[in-house]
Amino acid sequence: MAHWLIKSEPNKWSWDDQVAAGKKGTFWNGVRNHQAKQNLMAMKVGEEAFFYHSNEGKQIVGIVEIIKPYYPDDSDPTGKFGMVDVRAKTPLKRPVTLEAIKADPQLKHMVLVNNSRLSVQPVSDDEWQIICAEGGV
DNA sequence: GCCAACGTTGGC
DNA sequence: GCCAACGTTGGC
Repeated sequence: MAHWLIKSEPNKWSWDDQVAAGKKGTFWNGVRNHQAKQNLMAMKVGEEAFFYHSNEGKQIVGIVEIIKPYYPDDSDPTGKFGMVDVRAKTPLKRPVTLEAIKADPQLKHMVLVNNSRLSVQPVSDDEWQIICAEGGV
């Protein structure tokens, strides 16, 4: 099963907002990048993604679950991009910071480090395990 | 179809 | 708030 990482600016949409959305979850829209779109399209229901706070915090704070596969994003005037639905699953006991990720030689190949602007990223199984352990999940 | 100009993202 | 990196746009 594939793993992912999705980014959000906490002043726009934070982990707390995601938790507040509850079990029903909410749509994850606003993607306007083809590489991110490809990743969204590859997501399957039941797969998990890290929830990363960019700008403020710069850390992975929780895990969300994909609850609805890729479908069109009505807010996109071009009709080219879509979204998935996600719901908060588990908070990390200890958030894993970008600093910690960069400091770990096992994680230096993460997309987060090398292509920091991509907002929806794949995470390898190894990376997933390491970060879960770090985060106390 | 190339490439310069521009806008956006996100770490610092 | 600055600026580097990257994606997108539009003139040619």
